[in-house]
Amino acid sequence: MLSIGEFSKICRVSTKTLRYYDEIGLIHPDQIHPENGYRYYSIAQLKRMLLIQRLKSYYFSLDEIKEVLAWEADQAEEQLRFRLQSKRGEIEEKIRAYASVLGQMNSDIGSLEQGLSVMSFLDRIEVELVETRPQKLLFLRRNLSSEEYAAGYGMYFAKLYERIATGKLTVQGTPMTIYHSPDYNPVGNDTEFAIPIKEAVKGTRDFPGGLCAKSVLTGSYQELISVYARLREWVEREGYELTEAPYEIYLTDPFNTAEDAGLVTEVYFPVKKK
Amino acid sequence: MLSIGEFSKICRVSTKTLRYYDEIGLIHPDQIHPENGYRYYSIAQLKRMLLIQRLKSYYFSLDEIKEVLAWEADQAEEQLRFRLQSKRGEIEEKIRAYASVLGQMNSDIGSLEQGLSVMSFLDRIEVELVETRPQKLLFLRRNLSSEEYAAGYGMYFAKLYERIATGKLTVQGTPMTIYHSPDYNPVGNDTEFAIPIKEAVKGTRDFPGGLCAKSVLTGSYQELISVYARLREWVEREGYELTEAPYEIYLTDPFNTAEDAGLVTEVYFPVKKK
DNA sequence: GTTGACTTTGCCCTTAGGGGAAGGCTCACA
DNA sequence: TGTGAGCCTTCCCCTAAGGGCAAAGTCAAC
Repeated sequence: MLSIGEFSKICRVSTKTLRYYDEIGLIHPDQIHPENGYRYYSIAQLKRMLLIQRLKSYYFSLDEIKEVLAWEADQAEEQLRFRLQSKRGEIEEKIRAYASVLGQMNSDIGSLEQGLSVMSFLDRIEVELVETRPQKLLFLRRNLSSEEYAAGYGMYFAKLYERIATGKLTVQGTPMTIYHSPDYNPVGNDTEFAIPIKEAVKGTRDFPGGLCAKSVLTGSYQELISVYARLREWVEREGYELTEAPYEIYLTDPFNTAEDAGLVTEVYFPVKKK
Repeated sequence: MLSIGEFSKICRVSTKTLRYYDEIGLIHPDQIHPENGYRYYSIAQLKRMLLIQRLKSYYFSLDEIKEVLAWEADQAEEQLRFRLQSKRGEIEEKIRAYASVLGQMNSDIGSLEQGLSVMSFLDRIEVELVETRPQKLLFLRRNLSSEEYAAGYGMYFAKLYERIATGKLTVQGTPMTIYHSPDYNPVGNDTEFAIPIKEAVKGTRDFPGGLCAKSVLTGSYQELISVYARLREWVEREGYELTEAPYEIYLTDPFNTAEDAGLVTEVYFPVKKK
């Protein structure tokens, strides 16, 4: 039997960690002295501890590790393989996220090297007042959380284009997204994906034209939030108010535009004078 | 002036977050109503808030962001560029770490697919008792924390090889590392980097031979901790005790071995019968 | 018997806020 | 003039994975 200190040195973890793992039920000492409460570990527990550390190095949370250890022996291997594969996917996703951030940082560093402030693009967002025409939209309306958005975007437009293809409809514009939730809500937003078409068929609706404050964003969607902020500010300062849901029109196809820098997006705020 | 709710919707953050940022001094409302304590933000504060969010998306901590904002205007751009570059390095490092974990996970998934348990390598670590010969070592001894270790390894062996080259010394073995700290200590370990040579010159010492428990590890250093655990266990179970500092001998050069799988490392525990 | 090393529990601390309660404020509507 | 809805305030507790420290009990060696 090993005291907590001895066991901790063999495993190369702190005694604090061992006590914590005991507390949360991840690994209980083999024996606890009934009088003084001293924890004693057996050398056989080393294996479990090493597995815990390995899973931890794979970025499993202690809760997840607990689950993994709970199967133990039964159908453990198959389950563990499944979990490892799923965790591998998570890590690949994290790498993608980091890589994307790197790209944005590089772009900002490039700006700074040219003597431009990082937020200088804010001052370059221009707002103009335009009159839009009524259209017919083939649409899909869903409640989406911000995480679902990236995946949903592709999926719903794919569905719409499929419907256009099967129904032999005539496209009359680039895809757009209409944000019906009046305020941004991280839990879920009432979002409409739409494509302007010529025919009035089932699944289409009339989209009214009218006065809009409009900004054009060229480049990464990262700046979208700034564009919205700028438009809101403009609308208020110029004495207008929002009459309908704001919407975006994607002039370039984000899935066929390799460089973020090539993206062009228009943002419209339907407004009227107060 | 905007109420906290209005400002939060423009920035797309929660009011909770705005109150928290006020509390930690990241962004104070422009005005606070003296009677009811209501916070009012000006539209000019939007820019600061958007910069905060951008830096947050670059994985700056709020403390770091606070520092960045503290310069503001003065030599802000140069400093910000420096910080961005340094943060970029951190993120690249994280990506490297994730990629390395991916490699190890893939290897484990491969084991599982062949029907081997993830920890099965533990049972395959063999321990043998050997008699080693005395040697002369050219050495460098330092106190290293676990983070410094990876970098220090290359640096100190490079220094040793340089000294061998300039002194025209005769190498008589592969590099080794001797761990003088009796217990693993995350803060710092007394570590000796050494290369066996023929000549007795300044900077060398005698390294005694003797009875050792020895294991050979082929593959990633990730398993090293398990090998140490296994050796400790073996030593205790067989009735031996450690007489000197354990050491490792690197039969392959980790910097010239592309695949982790090709690494061969011997681990020695100098022992005597109790 | 003493000393130093080891162990126990308990409490507070970390990040970046989230959730909810209790109470105060304003605004639109009946 | 009352009232209910929505917004605002502060206050307190919660997160994950332990770290740091303190008071008190225990063990092993000298």
